[in-house]
Amino acid sequence: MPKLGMQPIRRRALVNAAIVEIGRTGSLEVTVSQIARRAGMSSALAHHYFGSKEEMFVGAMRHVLSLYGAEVRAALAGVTTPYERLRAVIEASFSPANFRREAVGAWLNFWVLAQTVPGARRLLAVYQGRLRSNLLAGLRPLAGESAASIAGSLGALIDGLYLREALKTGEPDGPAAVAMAIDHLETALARVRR
Amino acid sequence: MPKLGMQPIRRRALVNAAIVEIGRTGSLEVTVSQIARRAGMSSALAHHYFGSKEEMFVGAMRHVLSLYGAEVRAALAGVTTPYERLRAVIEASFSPANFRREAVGAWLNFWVLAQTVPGARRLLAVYQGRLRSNLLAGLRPLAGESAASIAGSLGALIDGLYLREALKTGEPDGPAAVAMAIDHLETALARVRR
Amino acid sequence: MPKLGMQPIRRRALVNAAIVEIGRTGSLEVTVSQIARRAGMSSALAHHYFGSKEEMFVGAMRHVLSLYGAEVRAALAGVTTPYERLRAVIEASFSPANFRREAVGAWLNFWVLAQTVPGARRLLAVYQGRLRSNLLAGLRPLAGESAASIAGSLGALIDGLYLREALKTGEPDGPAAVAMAIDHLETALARVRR
Amino acid sequence: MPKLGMQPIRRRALVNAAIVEIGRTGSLEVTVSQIARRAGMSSALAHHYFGSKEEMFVGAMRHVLSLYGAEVRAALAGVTTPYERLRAVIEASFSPANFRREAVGAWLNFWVLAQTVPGARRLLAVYQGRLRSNLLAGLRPLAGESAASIAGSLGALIDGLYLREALKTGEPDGPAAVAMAIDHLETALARVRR
DNA sequence: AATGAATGAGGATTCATTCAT
DNA sequence: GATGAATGAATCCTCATTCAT
Repeated sequence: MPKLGMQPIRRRALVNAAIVEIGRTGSLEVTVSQIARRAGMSSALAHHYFGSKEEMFVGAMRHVLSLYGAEVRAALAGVTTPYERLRAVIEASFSPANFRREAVGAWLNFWVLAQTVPGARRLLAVYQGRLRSNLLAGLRPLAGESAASIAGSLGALIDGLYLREALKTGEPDGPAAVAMAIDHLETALARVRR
Repeated sequence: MPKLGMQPIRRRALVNAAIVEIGRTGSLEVTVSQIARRAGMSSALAHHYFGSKEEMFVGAMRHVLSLYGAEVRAALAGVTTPYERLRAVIEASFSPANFRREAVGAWLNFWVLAQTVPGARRLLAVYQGRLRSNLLAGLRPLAGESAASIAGSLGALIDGLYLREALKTGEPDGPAAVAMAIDHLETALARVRR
Repeated sequence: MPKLGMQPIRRRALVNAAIVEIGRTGSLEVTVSQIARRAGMSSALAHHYFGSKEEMFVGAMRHVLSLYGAEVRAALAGVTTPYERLRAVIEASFSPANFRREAVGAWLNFWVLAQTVPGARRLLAVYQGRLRSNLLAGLRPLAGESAASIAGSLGALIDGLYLREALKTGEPDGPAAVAMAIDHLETALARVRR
Repeated sequence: MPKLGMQPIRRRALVNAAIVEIGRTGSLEVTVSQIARRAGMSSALAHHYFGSKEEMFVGAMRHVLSLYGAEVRAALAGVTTPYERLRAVIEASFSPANFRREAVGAWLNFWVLAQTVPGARRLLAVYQGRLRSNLLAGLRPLAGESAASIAGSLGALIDGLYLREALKTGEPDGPAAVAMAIDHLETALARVRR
C-alpha cells in the first residue's frame, strides 16, 4: 500500500505557497512552477492536486477567507454586548493573522481575480455578505434604522484600509487601522444617539 | 510629406483603448494587440509610440489621474468656504467622468500595477498626496488638530467606495457614494464641534 | 495468500479496454490512465502487466488478430470444397465478432501503429500472409495460374472494405461487405473459367 | 511598407512540410516544431499562419486532395469515351504525383484524422463522393444498373490498394496498382455484358 | 508614419513511467 | 498484487518585441 493522505497536506502547502508568492510579487502573474517550487514539489504535482492554476488561486482565496472567518468566530465567542460584537468584528479584520504583509498583498489580487473568475467572485460576495451581517447584528440594537447605512460605510472603510495597506511599505499597522475604524464607528453612533 | 503631430493623437488613442480594455476585462492580462486593435492600429505602432506595454499602462494610469486632477481643479475654482472645498473634492472623486464603469474597473488594476511598477507606484503616491492635501486644506479651518485623522479616514473611505464599486455589476452610483462620504464628513465634523 | 493467476485476467482486461478506447476515440492518442480506468485498475498496474503503452497496443492488436484467426479456423473446419473455403474466409473476415464498431475503429489505428512499431508491423505482415495463403489455397484449384492475382485483388478489396467502414457512422454492415467480396470473387472466377 | 504576401508562401511551405513529416514518420504524432523546422521557420510563425496544429493537418489533407483533384480534372480533359473516363480516373489515382511515398504515408493518417476532426471528415467525404460520381459517370453507359455496385467495389479496391501500399517498404508501384484496378473493372464489365 | 513578418522566451498542462509502501 | 504519490520531459500555444520595407 502506498503512502496515503498526501492530498490535504499538498493542497495546504500549495495554497500557502500561492498566498506567499502572490503577496510577495503583488501580482497574479506568478507561475505554477514558482508556487510549486516554494511548496516543495514539481509543477506537475501541483496540477495533479489542483487541476489548474486558477483553481489554485481560488483555493488560496478560500483559505484566506476561512482564516478570517475562524478569527471572527473565535472573537465573537466571548462577546456579550452589541458594542463588543462590533469591536470584535473590527479587531478580527485587522488581527495579526489576517493583516499580514502577504495576506494583504494577496488580498488586493483576489479582488482582481474576482473580476474574471466566477468562483472567486462568489467567495468575495460571501465575504462581503458575512461582514455586512456581522456588522448589522451589532449595529441594529445601537443605531436602529441607521444601522444599514453605518454598516455600509464601515464596510467600505475597512476595505479601503486594506487597500491602502497594500501599497504602503513595511509591516501593516493593525492597531492603527482598528483605531480608525473604531473612531468612525463611535462617531457615527454618537451622532445617532443625539 | 509625413503627417504631422501624429504622436499625441496615437498616444491618446492607445491610452483610451488601454483603459477600455483593462476596464472591460477587469485584468491587466490584456495583450498589446488587443489594445492596438481597439485603437485602430498595428501592435508594432503601439510599441513605436510607447516603447513597452508597461509604459502604456502607466500612460493610461496617468491619463485617468490627470482627468481626475482636472476635475478637481475645475471644481475648486468656484469655491469660497472650506466646507465647499471639501464637498467639491468629494464630488469630483465620484463625478461621472471618473466614476465610469471602465475607469473604476481599470482603477483597481492600477493599484495592482503599482505593486510591481515603480512608475505606477509614484503616480499613485501623487494621487494620494493630492487627495490628502486637498482634504486637509478644507479640514484644518473646520476641525483643527483633528484634520489629519479625518483626512485619513475620509481618504480610506473614498478608496473603499471605489474598490466596492469595481465588484458590483451595473453602472456605478456616484450620488450614493457622494452621500456616504459627505455623511462621514459631517458626522466627523459634528463631533469635533462639540 | 496472493491471488493466483491474476496476470492473464488483468492482461485480458487491459487488452479489451485498449481496443474499446481506441475504437471509441478513433485514435491512438489514448492515455494509459483511460485504458486502465476502463479496465478497472490503476495505471501503475497497467504498466506492471505490460511494461509500456506500446506493448499494450501491440497486445491489443494481437488479440484482435487472434480472434480473427480463431474465427477463420473454425469456419474452415467444416469445409470440403475450395469454393466453400473461400467463402468461409471471406465470411470470417466480416463476421460479427470481427466486424464490430470498436474493432474496425481500432483496426485502422493498428495500421498506423504498424508504421512505427516493428512488433505491430510483424503482426500485420502475419495477418496479410495468412489471408493470402488461405485465399490461395482455395483459389489454386479453381483459377490455376490466375490464383495469385485474384488473391491480391481480393485481399486489397477486403482491406478497402474495412477502411471504408471505419469512416461510416452506425454499425458495420457485414452481410453487405460479404456480398461485395463474393461478387468480386465470382466475377473473377467466371472470367477465368471461360 | 513591409514585406508582403508571405502568407501563401508560408502556408504552402508548412503544408508540404507537414505532409513530408507525417509521411516520413507514419504518424500524426509530429510536433509543430518539427514541421516548422522543415518548413524553415519558427513554430510561432507556424501558429501565426495556421492557428493550430489541427488546422495545419487539415490544410495538408486539403492540399493532397486538391492535387488529386487537379490530376483527375486534367486526365478527364482529353477523354471521349466512357471507358477512357474510367481509365483516366483510375490512372490519376495512382499517378506519380499522388502515389508518392510521403503522400501515401500521410494518406492513411488522414483517415485516422477524419475520425476525430470534423473538418477532416468532411474533406474525406468530399473525396469519396467525387471518386464515386466520377466512376459512376463512366460506368452507367457501360454497365447500366450494375454501375452503382461496380463503383462501390472499385472504390473500395482503390482505397485498399492505397492502404496496402502504406505498409510496404520501397517506392509505391503505381502501374501495378493500376493494372489490378483495371483488371477488376474489365472483369466486372465483361460479366455485365454477357 | 506604418505594418506585415518574424521569433525567442516562456508558461500551462499532459502523460508515460517509476517507486515506496 | 496493487496503488497513490511523484516527476521529467515534452508539447502546444501565446505574446511582447524587433525589423525590414
